[in-house]
Amino acid sequence: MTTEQTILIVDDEAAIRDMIGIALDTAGFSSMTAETALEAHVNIVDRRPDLVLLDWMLPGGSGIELARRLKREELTADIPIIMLTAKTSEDNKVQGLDVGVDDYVTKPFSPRELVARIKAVLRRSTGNLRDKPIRVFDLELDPASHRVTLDDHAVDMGPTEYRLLNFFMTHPEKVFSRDHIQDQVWGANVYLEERTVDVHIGRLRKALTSASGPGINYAGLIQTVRGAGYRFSTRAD
Amino acid sequence: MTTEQTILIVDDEAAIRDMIGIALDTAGFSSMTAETALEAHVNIVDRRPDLVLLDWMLPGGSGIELARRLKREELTADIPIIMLTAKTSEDNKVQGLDVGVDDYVTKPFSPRELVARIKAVLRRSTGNLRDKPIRVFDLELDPASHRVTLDDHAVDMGPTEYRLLNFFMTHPEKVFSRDHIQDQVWGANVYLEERTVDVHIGRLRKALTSASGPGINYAGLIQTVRGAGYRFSTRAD
DNA sequence: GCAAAATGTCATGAAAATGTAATATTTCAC
DNA sequence: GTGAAATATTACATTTTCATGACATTTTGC
Repeated sequence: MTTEQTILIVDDEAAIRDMIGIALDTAGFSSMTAETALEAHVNIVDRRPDLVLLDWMLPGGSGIELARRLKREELTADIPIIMLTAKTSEDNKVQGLDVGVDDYVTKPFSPRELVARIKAVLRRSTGNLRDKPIRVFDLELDPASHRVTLDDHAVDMGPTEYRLLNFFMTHPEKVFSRDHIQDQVWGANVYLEERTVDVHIGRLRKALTSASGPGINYAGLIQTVRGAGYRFSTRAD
Repeated sequence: MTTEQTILIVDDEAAIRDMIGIALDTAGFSSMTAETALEAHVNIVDRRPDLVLLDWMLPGGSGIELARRLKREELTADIPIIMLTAKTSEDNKVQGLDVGVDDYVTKPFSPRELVARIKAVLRRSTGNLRDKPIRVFDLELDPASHRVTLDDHAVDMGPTEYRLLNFFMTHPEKVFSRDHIQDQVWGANVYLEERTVDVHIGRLRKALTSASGPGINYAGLIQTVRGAGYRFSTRAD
């Protein structure tokens, strides 16, 4: 997979943002920035960065607030956070890690150290829960290899259909409205026509149908619930 | 769903209040307004809106104050807030003031974006907790999957019949007039012929009958109370 | 920079759902 | 039993909701 991982840099000092940005760029990450906790929160919800670098000392002391909040909300709890701070007291470390922050870097730091820590955190967090394959009958979705197979044959689909199937397979037996699906698959504040969801559902079904053998048609797992949305279910419609 | 959600619009400019009010109305929300933070607070405590749209730049900077206060007080902390902010040079003054608002929208915004964000926030804050399945003998209605099963076989019915059954199953052993059923199932501001309820009752009974095995006929649970209305009951008619 | 893949929107037709009126059936007072 | 009132059922026109193919545009891989 060649898609770059994105890091959100949250710091009120432009010089620091730039410095880190350059370091990340050199290391092959893409980055975005936010000056305030508010701006950061919106960016995180909207764009879902792979990791957040968060300055402890944001004006108003809201850095720690933001971290706590991100870890508390289900939607963002799994995004790793590395705190940046000038303080070295153990108190702060304890407090920060208590909130659920993944690592902690004290200023001043070398770009090299920062990048090393980012990589370490990313390795740790992506290596855990996420890459366990999900299987339903002979349909398997493997996050680690980012691949869908049916009877051990690869199923060809676009990235959106992959995310869609991934969402469904991790949330089986529940209806989701088109709005809700947009939130989960496209991001919280992306505005699309409602019917666009239908089209991608159709594409996903088609991909599953082409890959299905003469037995079960796996497209049937994705059920239309009239007036409500869609549902992934192994039970008869 | 059936009961309309109410949004409180807090802005000192009448034009903006009106514009937003119309947009919300179109989107199926009901709205109320307040011009000042004080008025807003009274309204919120009194009427508990489902969401508050709050202008950041109320005269005296009291918008921020109100947000902070609402989030601090337990009684109101769980009411979602979306801040409306102007993209001005004043931005710097408010940086870092993360008081825990749920989202923010910068003026000028399109009504469409606003509505989408409102829906997203409401989904996030309320959509998580879903009701438990309701079971009567072998008849089960599961709100999470939006499905009705009888002896583990899916019962096929239209959306209206689903809402009807849901209403009955959550209010067993009580008679309801046709008027009352209309209010609960169709919504308070919908006018229908009285007989329409009969028709849908019929459709629901039919759906249950087709799904019932040779044993009990589950259509019998929906009892006609002559001169009064209908009743969902497990006891003999 | 080019070709292929992916994406989002729209238009169209099909299918399902809906509300109403007409007709049939049941119920109950007498 | 009889008839009127209440309810059930049926049929149907209309509306709503979905699936799908086509298309313009953007993104991606090389």
